[in-house]
Formats: sequence, structure tokens, C-alpha cells
Amino acid sequence: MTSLRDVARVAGVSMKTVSRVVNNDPKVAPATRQRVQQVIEEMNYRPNLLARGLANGKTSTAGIVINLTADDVFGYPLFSDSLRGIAEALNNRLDMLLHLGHGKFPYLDLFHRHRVDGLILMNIPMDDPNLRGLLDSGLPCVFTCRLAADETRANWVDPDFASGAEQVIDHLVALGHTRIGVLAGPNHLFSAHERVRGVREGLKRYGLELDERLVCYGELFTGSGRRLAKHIMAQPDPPTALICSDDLMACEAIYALHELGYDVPDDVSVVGWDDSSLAPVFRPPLTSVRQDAYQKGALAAKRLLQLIAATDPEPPQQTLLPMSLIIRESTARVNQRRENYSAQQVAKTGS
Amino acid sequence: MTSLRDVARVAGVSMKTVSRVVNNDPKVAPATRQRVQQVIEEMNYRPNLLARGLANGKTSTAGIVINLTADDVFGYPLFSDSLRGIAEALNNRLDMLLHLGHGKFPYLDLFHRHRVDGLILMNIPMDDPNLRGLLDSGLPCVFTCRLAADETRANWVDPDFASGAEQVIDHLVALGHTRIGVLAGPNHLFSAHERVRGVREGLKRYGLELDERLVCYGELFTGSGRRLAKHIMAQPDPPTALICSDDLMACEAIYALHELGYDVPDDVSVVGWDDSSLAPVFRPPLTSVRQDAYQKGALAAKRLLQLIAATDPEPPQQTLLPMSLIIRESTARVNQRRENYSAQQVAKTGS
DNA sequence: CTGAAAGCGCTAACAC
DNA sequence: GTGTTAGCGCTTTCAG
Repeated sequence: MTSLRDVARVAGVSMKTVSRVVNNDPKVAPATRQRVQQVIEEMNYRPNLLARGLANGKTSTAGIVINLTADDVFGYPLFSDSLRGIAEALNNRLDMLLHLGHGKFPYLDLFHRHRVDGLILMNIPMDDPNLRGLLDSGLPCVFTCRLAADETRANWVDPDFASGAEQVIDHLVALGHTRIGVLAGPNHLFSAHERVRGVREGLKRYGLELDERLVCYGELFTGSGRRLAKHIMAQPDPPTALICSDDLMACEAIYALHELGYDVPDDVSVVGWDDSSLAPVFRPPLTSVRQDAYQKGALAAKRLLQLIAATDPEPPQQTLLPMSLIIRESTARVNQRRENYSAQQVAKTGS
Repeated sequence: MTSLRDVARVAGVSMKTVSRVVNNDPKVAPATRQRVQQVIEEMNYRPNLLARGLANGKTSTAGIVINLTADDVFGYPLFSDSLRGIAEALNNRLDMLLHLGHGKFPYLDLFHRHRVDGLILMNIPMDDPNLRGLLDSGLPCVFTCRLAADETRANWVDPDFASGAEQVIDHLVALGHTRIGVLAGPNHLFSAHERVRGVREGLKRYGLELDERLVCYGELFTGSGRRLAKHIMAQPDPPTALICSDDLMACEAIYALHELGYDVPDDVSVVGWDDSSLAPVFRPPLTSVRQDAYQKGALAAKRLLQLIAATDPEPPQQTLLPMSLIIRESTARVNQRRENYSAQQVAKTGS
């Protein structure tokens, strides 16, 4: 493996001069530059990024931290979109060091150990123990999620989940729904709470109140959907509509509803989330809240490049992305028969 | 950032001793080990992988090279599956450095510059100029594709495209098809040629011959599908069935056939490839050749770990993965009316 | 079992 | 414009 020293020796110049040529330092005589460049070609010299990084503290590498298993990340189409956005925005200016893992893993090690230039963090729980240390460290980092309502120190790009939820409520209330259940998502994710907040405020606008017994928190994507849906439907005066934290969850909820003998959407309306590629092809096609994951990733990456390029620390920048409701066939006007039945149940319970 | 030197100073031992503790070298007195470990905890010391890599030439990082744009990689479900397989098999023993890019990019730089411990390479063209240098370098690397029929120096894991194609032929011939067109895929990919070889040999088994005018090479996934399908259908005595290099290509071909006034599968049968998540949900659902991309990635990663762990150079290992035909609704018995029409055309041309 | 010295390949700071 | 010196944080000899 030819080193800078070898090039210097062959070209008959100092190592520093070679270094200057490699780094496009203008203070090199054209003749010298050319000679050095030729030797570099001939010897097929490539700078050792480890040595460079060790010497100057930069590695040309961005760490991508996703607090999910590889199975979830690559299994659910949304992350692929975000990663695609990141990759394109980075445009080969930074290589990507991917770090996946679920739970409270010490991802700060990515920085500590690999000395990445910056981090993009996705799906980070609010109570993540690394958070404070990370923000204090001054390492450029951008989140594609929010961490807490008042977190103003961090750079983030995040969809406006509350607004998405309010749009869902507008839609459902227009269809006559008043009892609405929420499979909110993981309790430790800010987005889950925003979703519930949006539902609550949306209902309030119509003089309705969210029955907190119809709100369930649970994991993303897999496993808990059926159980939670059944739990909610087992409450007194069960809801006529279910709002889910993602499309997979919605699919599971629909499955559970079928097992309970309900028809979707005739008996119960179900709303998915993310408008993933699943949504249009599922039967029934899912009404879902669309987020632009590609753009989310791209904006985060662009911001990271800015932060890394900046000489002075930049003030944090926070971007709220709009969400929009895509209406398909998993939601429908509330079933009169069931509504009456529910009303009777309430009367009975109330007596 | 606390360094090994700091730890050594505080613990009152030499740097080498700290190094031994960090690297689990057994030749350390238990008391010393414990003291050092405690100081490491207290000071929150993390080894600098750059420095370590510079000193010993190992980086705990695997380069993942995919010769496609990020758009293709994350847009087509198959790569996500492979990446998921890789990530899980690597099991955090190696970090993943992702390098995407289409064309003859100098991906050897990943090795040269980042000094990765090994490479997993996907979708590499046979005429890749880096190939020889890469194989000569002795860097552990595993391909999830073949490079040439006689390439025995490389480690690879690849589906048996020829066998997949033969299964397709069995299916199509059973349905009465004898004139079969192939949208083979990129000319520079070995898989494309294997696909055509399988078709040719498959037909031969039935005493049929592949009309080479009905074979077209083109890019993967996007763009060329419609044009190529139309080109093939414009040949004298056009085929009654089209075999495509991927499911997206099949979708495009079907689109083009509709534009030409053909019905699928009544007039022309179309076979997709990969059995991606697209296949079952497209209208008509695609008959497609299934490959287990997850397993392909997982096996490649496992092999890479072996190669890296090995002290002596290991003999290359080559794994051919089975493919299976999933029959859906885009293929059907050949249309008698058209068959007669084609026969007339042949008669006319022949006269 | 432990330590001292040298060096991995590069760049920063300062000469000239 | 160019060269010299020192050192980034670690591991590898090789001694003890």
C-alpha cells in the first residue's frame, strides 16, 4: 500500500507538499502540482482516511442511527424512503455508517469510536439516556424525530403528527364517528403523544372528548396490534373507529376486528399511518396519513452537511413537515345499527 | 476526549497494560485488570478506532458496495431484503459502510481510503475495471453476484438464474408457448446472460430454438421496459410470452403491451423476476421467479466474517441458491386465435 | 505479567 | 511556495 511518504520520495518533494496537492491547497506551484499528481497516478496512491482522521479529526463519515431492528428498518418501506433521501442529499460527500438496534443501545459509541463527523438519528425514544451527552458534546447531529415538546437545542426534521391526527378526526367526525380508539404507538416516542394530542384537540373542536380508556400504547409495526385492538374493543361502549400508529398496525387491527366478527369499514373504520406502499394494496385499501419520508431524510442530511461545514456552532433549526390524509376504503360512514346498539349499551351501563 | 494515555496515567500503569485490558488480553493480573477497568468506567474512555486501525490495520467495518443508485437500491424491495440479511448476519460484529453508485465508480477506494476489513459487493458488472485489482489485493470480499462463468477465484453467493429460467420455460411450454421473448437485463451483468442461457437450454429440451431477435438487453428496473417490449413485439412473428429481468420491468412490459392493444395474459403471457412484493399486488398478479434475497445477503455476510477471521487465506467458496417459480395470473394458455394469426404471418414471411 | 520505544500515515504549526 | 517538526491514539515489537 503506497503511502504519502512514498509519493513524496519518488516525486522528490516533501510530504507536506504531497499533502497539499492531495487536498487541493492552492499554494503549490503548477509544475510541482503536476509532477506530484503524476506520481500519485502512477503509484495509484490513495490517502488513508484513518490516518487523516486521526491527524485532523475529520472522517468524511456520517453515522446513521436508527433505534429499530434491521428487520423493521428494511421491512417497512418508510425507512427505505428516508435512507434514500439521506443518501441522495449526502451525494457522496459523506459516507454512511449505519447503526441499527433496538433498545437503549449506546449509539454514542459511533461517535466515540469511529469518530464520525456527524449523526442522523431516527426513531429515538424521548428517554434515551444518550441524549443529554450527545447534545452536550457538540457533535453535529440531526434528528428525524422530536424528543420532547420543549426540546429546542436539537436540530430536527419531523412530520406534524398532531396535525395529521386532527385531519383524521375531521374525516371521521364527518362520517359520524364520535367514539374513537387510538393505537398510539410506543409510549417512549414523542410522535405517539403528538398523535394522541392531535386526536384530543381535534375532538375538542367538535365538542367531543377523547375517552382515555380507548388509547393504547404499544410497539411499532408488529406483534401488539391484534392484542391492543381487541383490548380496546373490549372496553365498555367500544369505538366505531380506530386510528393506528402505522399501516402494519392497521392491518393487524383489521385482522383482529375480523376475528371479533366486525366488518371493516361497515362496522368499524380503521385509519393507518404513513401511507406506506402497503396502504393502497391492502384489502380494504387503507385510509392513511401520509408523510414524506424521502423528504424527511433529505432535509435532515442537508442540514447535517450545513452543520458540519459551519465553523461556528449554528443555532438549532427545527422543521415541521406537513402530513396529509389519504382517504381510501377502510373508513366509512358509521353504521346506524351499531350506533344504536352502542347507545343502548351506554344507557345500560349508565343505569 | 479521554485517551488511553489518560487512563494509563490515572490508573498508574503503562499504556500497553491498558491496551491489554481493552483487548481482553489474558496476560493481565486480575487486580490490575480490575483497577484499569474501573478507571475506564469512571473516565468513560472509548477506544479510537481510527488510531487502532492505523496501528493494526483492522477497522471493524465492512464495506457494502452496490452498483446502483440509491433510488434503485431503496426503491426496489429486493435490496432491502439483502441488506436486512447482511445486517442481521453481521450481528454488530462489523459496522456497515454503505457505498452506492451506478457505473464504473472506483469502489476500491472504500478499501484504500477507509481501510475496511472486507467488502460485500452486489450487482457488479462483469467488465468492472476494479475487479482484477480487488481479487489480487487479497482483501476479503464476497459477491452476491457472479462475474463470469469461469470465475473461481471469488467468493460468491448467487441465485441460479439459469435454473429459474428453465423452470419458466417448462411452465410456458406447458401452456403452449413456443415463441418467447426475453427482456434479459443489463448486458454487463452475468445474471442476464445466465437467464438467456437458461431460456435457450430450456427450449432445447423441448426441441425448440430461441430466436435471438427476441432477446433484448437493457437496464434494470426503470425506463427501458416499455421500449424494449415494443421492440420485441415489432419483430416478425412476435412472441406469445415475455420473460422479464425483474418485476418492475414486467410491469412496464405489461403497460407497453396494453398500449399495443394486447391483453395480458390472454394475448401475451408475461413473467416477472424476483417475486418482489410488487408481484402479488400488481394487476394481473405476476407470475415471477422467486429469489431469497434475505438469505443471499445473510450467507454473504456470514462468509465475510469467516474470511476476516481466518488467519490463512481461505479457498474461495461459491454458493448457488435455488430459484423457484411462483405462478400467478400474468401467464396463461396461449391464445388459439393469435397462434393461428402468428402461423399465418410465418407462412406469409416464409413465402 | 509489565513496560519502553518505535511507528502506523497523515496534517498542523511554524519556519524558511 | 516549500520543508521541518511534532504529534493525533493506538499497537507492535522486544526487553525485562
